[in-house]
Amino acid sequence: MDEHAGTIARLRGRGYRITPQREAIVREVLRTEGHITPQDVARRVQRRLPAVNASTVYRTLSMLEGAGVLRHAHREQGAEYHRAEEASHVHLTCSRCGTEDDLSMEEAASLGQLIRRHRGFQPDLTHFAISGVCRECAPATS
Amino acid sequence: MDEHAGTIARLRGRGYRITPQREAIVREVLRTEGHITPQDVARRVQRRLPAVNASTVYRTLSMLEGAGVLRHAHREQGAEYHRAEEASHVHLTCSRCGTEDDLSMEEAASLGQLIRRHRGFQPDLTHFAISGVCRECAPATS
DNA sequence: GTATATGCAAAGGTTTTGCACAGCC
DNA sequence: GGCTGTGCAAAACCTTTGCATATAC
Repeated sequence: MDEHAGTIARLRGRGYRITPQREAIVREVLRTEGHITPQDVARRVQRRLPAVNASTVYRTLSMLEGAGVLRHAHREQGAEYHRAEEASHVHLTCSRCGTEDDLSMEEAASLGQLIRRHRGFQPDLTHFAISGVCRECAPATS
Repeated sequence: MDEHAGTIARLRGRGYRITPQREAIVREVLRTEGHITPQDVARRVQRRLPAVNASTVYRTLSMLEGAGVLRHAHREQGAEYHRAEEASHVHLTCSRCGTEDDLSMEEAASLGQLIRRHRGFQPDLTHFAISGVCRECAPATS
């Protein structure tokens, strides 16, 4: 009974059919720390199940997002998926060197409150990355 | 002497050649309040200059960003361009109804400081939109 | 006149879709 | 067995690129 079996059982219980492809995709994404592109999911899954088609990957990721298992976020390169429970940090991306850093939700909490005060808008700061320049790339260290 | 002539003169002064296509594209984007997709630029410009090719639009938008006239931002749909001076507010997009609201840079200033404290990361809060749920779509009004 | 910009066409990459077949329950 | 999921192939998009031609300066 591994750590992902629960998620799979839950999906089956909700009426989703668990095929070898789906199981492989679910495990691959759940195993991933942070985010992963649909293409990377396809590449990795195909290492074990070579026949898995890209369209199956897209359809499955979409299904998993609908089921609440995954979520997607937007970064400079495009969309990426991550575990739903991991929607717990804000992505910071340096526009110069590409380095990525995170902001914990604790640190981001007051940030969210600030926005929430603006006409009751409830932000999901995890959905879009925040672009900027990291300390190393900053023009003046002043 | 209209309001965009200055920008065009400045471009010419910097060695950029001002073709009818470029002028039409510049005017179209500068006239736009908020953001506009490359495709919309193409569609609108083609109303007056039907022969303008999409590749010219992409190349010109890219040139204009390099020249500091425009900037691009990322929203749910994809990339969009806006006037550089208008990079002065944060985009808030409701993930349910799609309504867009803005946060002035004054309101966002303390938000930026908060992030800046995190390892010296200097955020550009205008580059990515911030997703969330607006007051009207909020589940509970509590 | 010359360097630069454009149009065209083609390629590139990602994502979606229709349809017949396979396979989970 | 029936309905759902998959593979395949094609299409749909959006964006980029190479190259010959046109044109701004």
